[in-house]
Amino acid sequence: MPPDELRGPGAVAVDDAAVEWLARDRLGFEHLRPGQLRAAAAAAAGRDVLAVLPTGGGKSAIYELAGMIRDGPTLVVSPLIALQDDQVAHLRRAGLTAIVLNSHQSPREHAAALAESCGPDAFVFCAPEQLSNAETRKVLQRARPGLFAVDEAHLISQWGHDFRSDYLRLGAQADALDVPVRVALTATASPPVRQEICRRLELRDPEVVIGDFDRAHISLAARSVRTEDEKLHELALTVARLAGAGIVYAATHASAEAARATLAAAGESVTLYHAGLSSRARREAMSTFLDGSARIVAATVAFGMGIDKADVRWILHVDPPPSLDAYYQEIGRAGRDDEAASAHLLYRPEDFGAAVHFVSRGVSQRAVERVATMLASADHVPLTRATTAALVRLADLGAAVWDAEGTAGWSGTLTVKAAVAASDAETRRENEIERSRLEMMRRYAEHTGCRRSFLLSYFGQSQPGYCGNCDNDTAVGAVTPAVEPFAVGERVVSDHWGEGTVQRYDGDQLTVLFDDHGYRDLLVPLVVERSLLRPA
DNA sequence: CGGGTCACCCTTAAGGGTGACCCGGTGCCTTAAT
Repeated sequence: MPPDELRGPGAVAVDDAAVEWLARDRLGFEHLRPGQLRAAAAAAAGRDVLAVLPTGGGKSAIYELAGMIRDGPTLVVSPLIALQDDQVAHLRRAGLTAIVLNSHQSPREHAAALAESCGPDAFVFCAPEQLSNAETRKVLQRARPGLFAVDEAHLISQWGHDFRSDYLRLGAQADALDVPVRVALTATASPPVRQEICRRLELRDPEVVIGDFDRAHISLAARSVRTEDEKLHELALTVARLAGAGIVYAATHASAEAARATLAAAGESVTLYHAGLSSRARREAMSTFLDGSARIVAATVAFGMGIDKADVRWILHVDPPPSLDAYYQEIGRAGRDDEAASAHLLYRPEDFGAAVHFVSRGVSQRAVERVATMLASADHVPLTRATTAALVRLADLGAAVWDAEGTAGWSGTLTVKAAVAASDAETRRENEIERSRLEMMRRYAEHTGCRRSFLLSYFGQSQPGYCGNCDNDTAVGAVTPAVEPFAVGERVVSDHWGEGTVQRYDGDQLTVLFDDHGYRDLLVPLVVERSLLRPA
């Protein structure tokens, strides 16, 4: 069936076979996975979609297929300019119109690209910041886009709050552009992150597609050391035993450099990558790792997204990331070729204390107060880096409202003082939740049972309890608790913590994710004896 | 939260101890100066 017959605003029913035909004939995908097909068909039929697909590539197939079928241009929000170039190349190879909008273009190039983006079949890639430009938004709105896709959508939660706050405004931007269908795509999102994506993008009754999180061919191990010296010693010993290409992840520039120096002294070919290096040094580090002339790269989180190397054999962390979401994402860069790979974590107990710095979320209270005062006295508040996060916070609290122009006004439902107090409470709530996420990372590190089952249950996937491919499973089997008073996934209420969802059992411990307080561990015997929880 | 740095303290006057202070990760974009 030719694609043209699929078109039209009334295309509510979209035939799976037609989507598969497009995938094979136009894009060269021999087989679509069931999740990809379901997500693409739903978006093509006009439904919002959240797709969390950890394994295999092909998330791009979802917006590519839906975009081809839907009327009007497709807008794809993509975090890094370096990624956009690859995404465009894929579509152009398929003979489709794909363009980018970014600051690397001269004003003339930008204007030309913007004009071209109005074509009904165009795929337009840009970072969220581009949409904050009113002129750009106006042109795109006139082009009547048919699909708004957000790639790497977990960044809404990961970056929006304190780093690139334009990520928090994507829902409002999609409103302003009047795009009928929204698609959020990511490889990694635990249940609370999924919720935040849906809320921030204002997805309406989305089709939610969750893939299989298990990557059974990646072995898991963690080891505690007492000092930094011991850690570096252990690093050299471990790496000497590991074959093939690997990434050493560190939390800071200094820690990455120390890892590089240790491995170099041990005779390894190792390069260094972090955002403190010149762009030339970064390019060289990247290419020596990709072409294999350096076996190892020691890096911070700057090294990651869009790394196209299928045969990374191992990932070794010398510092714990601030959450299991981040950890899972980073170890997922190993074994893309589905051959055996391994993930190793080296940590000192006090590393988790230092990591608190990376999780405290910061909408500055001072900025909130300043912006609230300006709004309340009807002053114009420019949308800058400093004000955006504060405006989003005030809008979240109901103290401010966005208008159609994408600017904010004072709602009058709260006083400035009340809004500032509410914002302060919200910051404390967020920080409590972030700390509990870090606490789950620590629990993973110190876990004595099956690490895979711990990791999988964190992502809401039922666990076998024993994987046989993690360090702990070689010694002991999992102990099933005699009593499980609530099912995993069940909603419960506690007088102390409010409502939450049961996450997992581990021996006689029960982990609940409370909506307002994050992850909490409870002892099953106490829960039973004192009726600490009841069904919600 | 924890580490590194630095001023300042003591004193078998050269070097070690102490406490205050600061810093730590991701990348868009714009604009000004070469």
